Amino acid sequence: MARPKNKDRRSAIMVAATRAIVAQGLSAPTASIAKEAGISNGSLFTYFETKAELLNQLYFELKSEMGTAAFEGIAAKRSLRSQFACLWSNWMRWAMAAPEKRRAIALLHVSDDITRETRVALHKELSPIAALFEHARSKGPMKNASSTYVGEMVNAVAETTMDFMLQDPKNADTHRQAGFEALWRMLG
Amino acid sequence: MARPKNKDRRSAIMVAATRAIVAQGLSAPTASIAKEAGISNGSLFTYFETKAELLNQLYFELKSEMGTAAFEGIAAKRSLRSQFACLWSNWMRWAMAAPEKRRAIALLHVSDDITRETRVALHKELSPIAALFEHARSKGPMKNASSTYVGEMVNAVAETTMDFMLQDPKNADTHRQAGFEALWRMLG
Amino acid sequence: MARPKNKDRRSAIMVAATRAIVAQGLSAPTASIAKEAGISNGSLFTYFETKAELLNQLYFELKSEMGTAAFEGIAAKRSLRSQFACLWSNWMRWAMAAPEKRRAIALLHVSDDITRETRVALHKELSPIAALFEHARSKGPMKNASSTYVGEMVNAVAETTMDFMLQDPKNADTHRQAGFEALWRMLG
Amino acid sequence: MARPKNKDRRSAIMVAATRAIVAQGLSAPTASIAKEAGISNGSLFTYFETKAELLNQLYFELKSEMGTAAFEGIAAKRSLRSQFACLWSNWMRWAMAAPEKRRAIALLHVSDDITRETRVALHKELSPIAALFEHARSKGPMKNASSTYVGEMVNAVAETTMDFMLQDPKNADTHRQAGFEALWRMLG
DNA sequence: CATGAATGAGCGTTCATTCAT
DNA sequence: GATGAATGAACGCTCATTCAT
Repeated sequence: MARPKNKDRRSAIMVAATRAIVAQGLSAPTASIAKEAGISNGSLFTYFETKAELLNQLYFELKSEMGTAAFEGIAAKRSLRSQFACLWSNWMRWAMAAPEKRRAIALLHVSDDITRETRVALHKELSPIAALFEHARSKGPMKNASSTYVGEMVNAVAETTMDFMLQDPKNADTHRQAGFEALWRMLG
Repeated sequence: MARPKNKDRRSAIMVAATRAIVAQGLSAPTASIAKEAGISNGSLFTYFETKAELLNQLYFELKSEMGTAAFEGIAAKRSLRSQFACLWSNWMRWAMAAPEKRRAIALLHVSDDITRETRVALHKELSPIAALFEHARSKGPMKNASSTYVGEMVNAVAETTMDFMLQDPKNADTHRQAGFEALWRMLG
Repeated sequence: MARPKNKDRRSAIMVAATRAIVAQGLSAPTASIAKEAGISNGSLFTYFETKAELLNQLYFELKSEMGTAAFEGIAAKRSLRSQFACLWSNWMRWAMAAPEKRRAIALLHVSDDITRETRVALHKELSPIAALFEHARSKGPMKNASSTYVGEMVNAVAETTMDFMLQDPKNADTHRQAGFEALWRMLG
Repeated sequence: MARPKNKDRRSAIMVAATRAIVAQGLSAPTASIAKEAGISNGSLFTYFETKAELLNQLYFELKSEMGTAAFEGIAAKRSLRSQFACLWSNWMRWAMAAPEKRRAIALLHVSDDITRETRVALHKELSPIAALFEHARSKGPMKNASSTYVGEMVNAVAETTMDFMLQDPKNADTHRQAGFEALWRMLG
């Protein structure tokens, strides 16, 4: 029923999984995740039926969190550009503040274990952001492109920018701005 | 030298590995790669010392091939824009013609088994393309960004476009053009 | 602690390993040891991290046991000769009673997997016996030889004697006595 | 028919096997022996049908050689003691001069691959030495022991002494003499 | 519900031996 | 005969998952 008794323990597993995946890759053993979470290996399976289930839920939560963080305060902005600027700034700030989560998302993104259902559910969850992209698209030079294409394009530019900010934190600001300007030029 | 190490067999392994990785992920067993290649499991190791070695060589070859294909005929073009247009068109054509290779590259790109050496060697191998990006960067609005950042940005846009072209082949042309225009706006 | 690591099971593995090694040599597969012990192949590794670890612990335990058995009741003896006679008699009795253990010790003795640490630890464990040899040495014609040399000499004579007793049990007594007399002449 | 065309090559394999076994243990791969011998891995099997066959022949040759070396010049000696002294001195000299062969013999001695046939054949080959032991036995305190027992006892004492001489070459002479005296006391 | 030992399929790799050249 | 690539059984070990306590 996916309704575990102990919420803290569940989220301890999530945190542990993030750390373990970043440190050891997606093949991090469940036993090592459990150890990191301070529980026994068997207990992990009372919270998540399978490892794949854990990965899917982790991906969903991390990406939702990232989306929520990115969307903060957008509503108050007037112009599309300032909305995007706000989104971009939130997004990059989150990535810099939570580099492990960011890296885990990147790894999970390409995992075979992440189901189509999870991806679809995430899409729904992040629809306010998609709506923003959609708005931009419909008014700009990409008006004939599909909306998910625009979304993935924004995402790709963002991911690339994050990687560079994290790799080279001294010039993080430069990268952030360059990324935003590039994106804006692209969208139009 | 009786029964010399067979170039066909080596490349049969490469093809088989590509197929197996696309079908089963990076964790595709070496035995399954061997079977797909029509050789015994042990034979694989006369061609590649370890699985990691195979993956590295495969990544190098696939990406080199992609780069070479993309670069075809660029030299004849005059303007920067027509060089990029040519590159883009070659690149997308290759991706559509070899979707498995394309997918394998994407998977290998994030593998822990791919060493820094391989990535560096590839960078060298693909330096003509990097030079093209560098040229574009230095003349446009991204002149203050790092050259690898521009390169990764181009790559990200290309990857995203390929994914959409492959997912939705009917509108492949639309996506290709939209991608190119977006890229060109970005670079500028 | 549910289902605590089971001492019986551990010793079942030891017994099984002894049997398997005697039957198949040191290259006896861990799977075959596990089967003999009535557990699954994977379970073996909850008791011993590696096969080498198992072999080391087995060697240590078998040889300690042999030493303890050999040393039994020595303290009560007065003369050096009667101490040696007691040691010898215990030793040979143990070998006849546990021929598999004896054979396993002989095989393990020459294994590359047995570490220096194990050999040193055994030396410590068996130091009372070494002290006895040392005592004999210092008073006899071998007073100028090294103490470990004398120890190994005694060991060699004992091993040889055991082999003959086991090969030819009918004349075991004759061999035992001949061995002791030979040893005593040697030590002097 | 065990009559290989090329005697040099055969003995090159023997030498290589000795070296490889000393360096890597009895599990030294046949490929590594072949490489050491400067031939291809497949060629090894035109000289020896199986690895076990190679090991048996190697054991036979090494031990025969050792025996022959040890027996040199014995006939000229009069007294039993001087015969033994000569044997001992030859034996130890050979061991010091050919420590690898010595070590290989020790390893092969305990190998499961060495057949009873080989051991019997060696016994025959070394019968002159056995006769010497037999002579000593029949006149001394071990007159009631079996003749092979005496032989093995001598062997054990010799092996132990060699090990110490090789381990501690500075005191090799001391060990050699101590060993001989101990042996002589034992025999008689 | 927590624990951690038990399970056993599965993996990458090795290596004695065979065989095409 | 020599070569070295090909073979495939075998091995030690891992790990997601189960289950007795």
